[in-house]
Amino acid sequence: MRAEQRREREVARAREGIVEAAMRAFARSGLHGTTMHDIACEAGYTAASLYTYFKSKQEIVEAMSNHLTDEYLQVFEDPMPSGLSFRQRFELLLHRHLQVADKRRNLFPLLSSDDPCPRSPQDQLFHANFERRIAGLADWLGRNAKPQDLAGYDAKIVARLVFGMAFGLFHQFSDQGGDSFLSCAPIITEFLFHGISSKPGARKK
Amino acid sequence: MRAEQRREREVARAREGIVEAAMRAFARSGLHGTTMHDIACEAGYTAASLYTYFKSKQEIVEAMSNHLTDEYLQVFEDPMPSGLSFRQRFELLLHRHLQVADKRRNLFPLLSSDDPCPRSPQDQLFHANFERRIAGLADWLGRNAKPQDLAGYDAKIVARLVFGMAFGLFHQFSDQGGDSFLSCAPIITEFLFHGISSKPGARKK
Amino acid sequence: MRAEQRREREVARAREGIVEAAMRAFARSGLHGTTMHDIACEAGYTAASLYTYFKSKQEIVEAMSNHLTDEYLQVFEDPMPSGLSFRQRFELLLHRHLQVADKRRNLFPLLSSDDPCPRSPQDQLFHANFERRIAGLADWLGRNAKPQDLAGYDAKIVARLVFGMAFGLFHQFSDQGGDSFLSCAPIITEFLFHGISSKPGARKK
Amino acid sequence: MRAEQRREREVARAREGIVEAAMRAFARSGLHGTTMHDIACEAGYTAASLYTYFKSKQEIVEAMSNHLTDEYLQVFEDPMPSGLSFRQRFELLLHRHLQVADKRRNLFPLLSSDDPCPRSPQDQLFHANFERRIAGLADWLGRNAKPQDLAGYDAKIVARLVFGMAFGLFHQFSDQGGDSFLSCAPIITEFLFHGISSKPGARKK
DNA sequence: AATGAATGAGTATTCATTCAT
DNA sequence: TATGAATGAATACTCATTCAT
Repeated sequence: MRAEQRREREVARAREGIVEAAMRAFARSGLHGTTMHDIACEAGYTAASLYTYFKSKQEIVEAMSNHLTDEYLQVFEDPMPSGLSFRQRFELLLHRHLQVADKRRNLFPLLSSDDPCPRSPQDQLFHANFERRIAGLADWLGRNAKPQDLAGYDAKIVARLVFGMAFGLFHQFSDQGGDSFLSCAPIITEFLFHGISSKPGARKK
Repeated sequence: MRAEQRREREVARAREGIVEAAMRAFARSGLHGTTMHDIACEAGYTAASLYTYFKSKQEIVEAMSNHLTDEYLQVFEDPMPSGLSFRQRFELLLHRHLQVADKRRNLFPLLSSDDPCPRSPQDQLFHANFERRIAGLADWLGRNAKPQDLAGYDAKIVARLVFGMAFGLFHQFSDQGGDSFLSCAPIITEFLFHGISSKPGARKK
Repeated sequence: MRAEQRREREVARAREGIVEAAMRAFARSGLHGTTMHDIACEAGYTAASLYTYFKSKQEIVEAMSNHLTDEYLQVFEDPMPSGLSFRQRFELLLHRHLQVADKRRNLFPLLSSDDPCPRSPQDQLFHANFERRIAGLADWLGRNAKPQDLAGYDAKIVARLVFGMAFGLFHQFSDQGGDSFLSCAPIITEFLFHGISSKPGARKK
Repeated sequence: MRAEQRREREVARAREGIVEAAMRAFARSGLHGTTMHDIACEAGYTAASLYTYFKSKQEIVEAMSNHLTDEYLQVFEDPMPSGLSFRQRFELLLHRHLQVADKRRNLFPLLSSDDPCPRSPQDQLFHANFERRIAGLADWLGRNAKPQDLAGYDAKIVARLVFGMAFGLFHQFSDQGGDSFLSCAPIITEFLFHGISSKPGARKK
């Protein structure tokens, strides 16, 4: 019984290790360019051993994709200081999200959707996870913004716009090294609240 | 010489036909899921014949990617009625861009980058074309907006934000049929100008 | 000593159970189509455990093959009523053999030789067991038939012919359900004694 | 048009060559033991090239199986001298069949059914071809034997018995070299007509 | 004795690309 | 120019077997 629990823990740990290794490998060579052998090497197994923990390569990809989304959604659970204005809360949330994105920045290209073959299970998976994020953010907005804060916009629309703005800005960072995504937070925040009608003094770079 | 010119025309026509066929095939099965044989069938050739016009599959992808960007950039050349305000000009431009995007909507998933293997020529190509679009839009903004119109924002930043917002909204449309992208134009425009601080009456759905 | 004997009994029992399970699995999926895992599941063990009782998959196949032949040979030991004619004794023997075959009819396809790779140990094993049966039957004929009963035929030849006739007839039964092999007994017997020269009245279906 | 016909001829020739090569390889290592690479080597191609002519390994096996049965059935079409008795005609037919079998004797183990996994397409194929042979022989018997010749036996039953007897006798020949199958013809013939009731003088070894 | 985990060796099949015709 | 044929290289997945616990 204890043994069984320990076993389960170890299996979970192994799966996690493999997913982490897979993320490193995928970041290096893309989804297609990474073979089971590559993942196995990175994780310290042989290719055959991976099949002890995952039924297929596709299942590893799914685990990774879901894991990343879970990481993103987790941020909504993290407590925030009280007494903050909506704008302050939003900027803090965004900051935290960008930190998470920063940690996984090598995977950024994959996020948008890798080898999107419309209607393929792969593509549906990525799309579904994208939507989970949108829904998560829209939810948060619904809980944190007073109706007038969103000027009557549908929270989902706002979520898509925020998500898109981040996506647009990310592209400016070369995939390797360089500045952190964190610098995007104030820009997006300011833009979200005022667009290009911000008053002088709130100017960005 | 005449013969040579005719030859060139024919070659160009054949290349174009192949690229169009490739786009249909890619939209159906993704970049990896589409074989040279698939493209050839769609184009009315045999796989071997494609090599008369393109050195490799990669070259077809490149031609497609550049073609799509050229289509996008062409919009900046189209004349606009005179006497329009900046906002009106922007909305018209956006509308035209969304029309182009609509025509290629099946390829939308590919645009963001298909099987992005960082540092692969493939990925660099897509990134480069993304940046060409950003540069094109930033340029247009520089030429059409008075400095105070952008509230001091760098035109490139604004371009990225606009591009990103469109990307964020596109995801809401299922890949198949459904609403046109055109409905995004007023939302993005209003948001660009005022963010969520739009005055009542300018409310969106 | 008692403990040792008990151990031996248990081991023998386990081996037998595994072989029986293997026969069920083999009948379902063929020799190659059945994995050690399949056998283990059927027997209530894990694959690794089978190696406690058998050195290899091949050894299980051998045990099965020998077991089936032993079953066949055992029939020769079963007592027969006295006072029977040679023909009567033969038909009774055949009947009993067909009963055994009936019990294992699902394995019939395997008997002829599964995946016969000439010179492979596998094939040699099946060939050897086939010959053991032939020898057993020839032996019996030698002991039960007066020389003139076989019209001068070599008992081994007759054994092969009888065995072959049964094989030829078995094929008519679909592997699943259906008639029993027992109906073959009179046909083979009559044919053995008279070929197609049987006198009217001894006609078969 | 001519070119197309020539092409077809060449394709047919290539397919035939591959099937012949496959038969040699299968005879050597069995169906499972033979890889596409083995067949390709034997046929003078690379493994990938085989897929120009056959969709899969299974298709090669099918082509082989059908080819062998066709060879067998062809014998029924070969003309026979006139004026022969039924028995003489039968023995001649049998002799010819054994000649064919002799040519393919290395494949004999495969004929009975290789890796018979009940209900697998493979097994169904072999079973179907077995039945095609039975039907062919039964047909011939129906056309060549007067009703009383078969003593009222169903021609199909007789066909199965004859087929089986041959099968039983074949086993006595070691797979390699040695005596020809032809020596079986008189034994089977005599046995078919009289069983073990043949009169002295017609004795076989 | 029983097993979960690990693995080496093995294999059919795919596909972009080349080349003789 | 167009293509049928040929191929090298690549890859996910399977399975019998071993071994530490």
